[in-house]
Amino acid sequence: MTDNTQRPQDGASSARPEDLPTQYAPAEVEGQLYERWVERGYFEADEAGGKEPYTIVIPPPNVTGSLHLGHAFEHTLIDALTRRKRMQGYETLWQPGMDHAGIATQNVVERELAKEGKSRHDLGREAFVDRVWKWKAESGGQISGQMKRLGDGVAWSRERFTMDEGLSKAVQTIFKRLYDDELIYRAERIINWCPRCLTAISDIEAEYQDDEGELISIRYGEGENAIVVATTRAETMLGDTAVAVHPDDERYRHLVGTEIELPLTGRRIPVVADEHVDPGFGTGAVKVTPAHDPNDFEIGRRHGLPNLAVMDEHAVITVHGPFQGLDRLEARSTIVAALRAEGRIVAEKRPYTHSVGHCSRCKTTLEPRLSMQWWVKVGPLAQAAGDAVRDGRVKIHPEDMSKRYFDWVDNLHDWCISRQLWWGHRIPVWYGPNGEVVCVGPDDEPPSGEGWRQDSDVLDTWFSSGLWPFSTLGWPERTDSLAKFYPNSVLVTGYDILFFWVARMMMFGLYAMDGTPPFHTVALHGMVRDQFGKKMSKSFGNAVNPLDWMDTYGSDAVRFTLARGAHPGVDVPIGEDWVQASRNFANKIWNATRFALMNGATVEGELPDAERLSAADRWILSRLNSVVAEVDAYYDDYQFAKLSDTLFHFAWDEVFDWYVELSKTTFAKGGPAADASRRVLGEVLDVTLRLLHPLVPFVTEQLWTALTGQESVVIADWPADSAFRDPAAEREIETLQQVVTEVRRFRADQGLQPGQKVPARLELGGTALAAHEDAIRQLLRLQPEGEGFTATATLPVAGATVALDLSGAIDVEAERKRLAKDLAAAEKELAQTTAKLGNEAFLAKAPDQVVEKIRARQASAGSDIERISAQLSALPQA
RNA sequence: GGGUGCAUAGCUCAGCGGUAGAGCGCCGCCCUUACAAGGCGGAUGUCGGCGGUUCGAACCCGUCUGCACCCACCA
Repeated sequence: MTDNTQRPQDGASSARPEDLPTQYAPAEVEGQLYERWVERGYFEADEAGGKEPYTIVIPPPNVTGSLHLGHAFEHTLIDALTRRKRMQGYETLWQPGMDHAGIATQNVVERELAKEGKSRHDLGREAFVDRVWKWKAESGGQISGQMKRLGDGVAWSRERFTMDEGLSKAVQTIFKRLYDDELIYRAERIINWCPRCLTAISDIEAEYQDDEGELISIRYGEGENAIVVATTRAETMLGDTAVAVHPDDERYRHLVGTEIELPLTGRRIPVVADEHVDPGFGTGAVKVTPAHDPNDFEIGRRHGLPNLAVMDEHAVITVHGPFQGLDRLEARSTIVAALRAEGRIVAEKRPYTHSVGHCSRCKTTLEPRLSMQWWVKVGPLAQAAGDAVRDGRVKIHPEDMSKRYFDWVDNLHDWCISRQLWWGHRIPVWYGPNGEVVCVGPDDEPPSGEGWRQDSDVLDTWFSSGLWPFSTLGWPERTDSLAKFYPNSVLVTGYDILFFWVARMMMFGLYAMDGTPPFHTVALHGMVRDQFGKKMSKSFGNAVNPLDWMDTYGSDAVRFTLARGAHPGVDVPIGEDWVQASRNFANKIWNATRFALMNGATVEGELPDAERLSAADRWILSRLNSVVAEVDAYYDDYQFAKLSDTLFHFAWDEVFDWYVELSKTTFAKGGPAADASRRVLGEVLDVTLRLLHPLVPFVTEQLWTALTGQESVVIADWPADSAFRDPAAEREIETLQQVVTEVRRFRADQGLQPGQKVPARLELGGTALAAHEDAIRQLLRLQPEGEGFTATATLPVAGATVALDLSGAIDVEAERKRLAKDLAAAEKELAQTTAKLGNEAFLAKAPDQVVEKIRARQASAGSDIERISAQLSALPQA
């Protein structure tokens, strides 16, 4: 090892390898390593640099609290991608930041206030917003801390917040531009109103679920003119301004155009004919409440009906009379009772399940409400957003998710962007004393003079996050960062916000950046679930704070577990057992490297030429190169689960197990072969640690710096596939593995203890195994033959023969059982392959390769049967 | 009402046309001088049901059943 003054101050490098603890203790070193990375500026991105850019923006976490396992999952994937690209020599930017999360954060802070017995109105707008900023400072700090613990390699100096000055400017700029382009307008429509949050919300913030309701039939009008209507929301009848029937419905044709009496109100309302009515449903007659139902609103518009609002923002009845002041549920039962008293209920109410909208933030039943709001006209924007994916400029991964995307952008209603909240970007519009409306951009002065006031609403939180890929880079200024890092390379996010966020970024990105989409690829991941596949939620009690697991098992273990479950677009169940398994893997890496260091593995000097290497050396190098190629391919396809699994098995099974075990024999013998092998072991570990680094950055950093004496694996080169392959060596070692495994099985069946030495004679002549006798003896604990050797068991495997002297202690029955089982398997194999090869259709149609494979299997089954039969008959009689 | 996805070992899931796999769990033997957070060996599945295509199906097609999720303005 070379001297290295920058070496981390941890156990891995300050002690001699043999003094290292035998267990990896992540908690002691992860924090220090992270600090060092940040101090050295590894994660910062230089817009002036000449390297090719690679950009990913963080899906900005809401400042509502702390990160959950889902964030840890997403961050693991993004961090792995960016770390690899950084090692590949890209100018890498992982853009950090957070989202003010309008309604969500306001609700959280309001709940805090409620604990003090206060409402936001007690504080007033300004003081309340101050209070939210305070909350943001705390919560944001917590989130940053969690990200550091996770090892997120973000460019901290560039951290942004959706409400900071620059981003607010971006919001105002695009608002003004859209307004001037007539893509933003103000209109009175039926919106989803949350009577608890007291704000409008957009269509996708409404969560529909089946609620049990009661369908009640009410008779409107009298005698000949009576019409029975059915409703689940009797309270809205106070606002009815018509009854609608289908134009072709014979039953009601005579009534169309007449007026009938609306019970309880003394009002008379017209009967109108409208195509929307389904004559087959219920009585075929619908009460029409334009001010409280989106369909009725449309009917009303078609027939010029008045919009009569009967509930206020709290969903409390406002019309004068006995029901005034009742909230909607009280009103419902009271009104039904009143109707019954008048004999208006014609059929008993019956249970009825129907889909009802709920507020996605507080679950309150939404009240459709007529209201003046700001809207984005999405038609042209959505068209462009759809086209960018359709024509391949943006790829959605996995691809079948793009279908969902199209379904949405192609059937989009206008987007209600105003919210009656206090926390958020205030709408940059002023109203004058004479009804003037002025939209003001960031560079304009707001109108002055008497009677001007700013719109009191704020914007939907997704309005600002839709600008994230470019607002974080300085837009609307034409900054160098924007030029360098836009468009982003990939967007990594959950499929659950494909509509909320991805589609909005697409629309705004294309619009603001002159038709350049915000990113080349959208890589969608699934949701983290518990070990039984259940959704994690705080109320259900199965939510996990990633910090807890990181404290216990280390960040690497949590990260590796998450990466290992990351099949594209698929939910990932995760339990503590999984994390333990990953922790064990980290520990294995630790100890394997410790072994290597103790045995003088080195990265110094050139790798010896292939001719000077043993078969084992050539085998592992050959495998290593294959794995580099595999891992690269998986990375490029966002197959994190597969690349993690590939690395897990390669590292553990092939390097740490077989290769390390084989190298023990070589090291014991010493000489040039041992020197060569030390260099190869160093090489293999060096490359393996670099391959693993993006997934498990901490343990690899410690070990790699100790092994190589270099500054940091963070800035090391990503391994190149050197194209060296040695199929012959691979076959040779596979054969060795076969022999060793077979004899081990025999030993185990014979009840021999693993450490027990057994005299043996090996006949390896003529096979490629001849050179491996020492290794085989070592791996199988076989002694030299010695005096009086008697072969009591002879095992022919893969062309070689291993004869063991069990001093007559052989368990004949166990051996007979074992062989009988093998024989049965071989016979079955022979029967199957023979049948197949006797099938002419198969021979005619199957590819040659397949036929060859079957022939080979048949042949080996045949020789196995011969061999096993011989062994069986050679067994002593019981 | 539409749409999508999933049903494979005890659990959670890979595999997606040519001998059924992983992790965890389970059984047995071992503290073998890197690692017991380890080593070695082992057991376990009519790949949801029924049809079809194919020389060959866990894999393709149809259908049924059961579960998820998304979308939708039927009172």
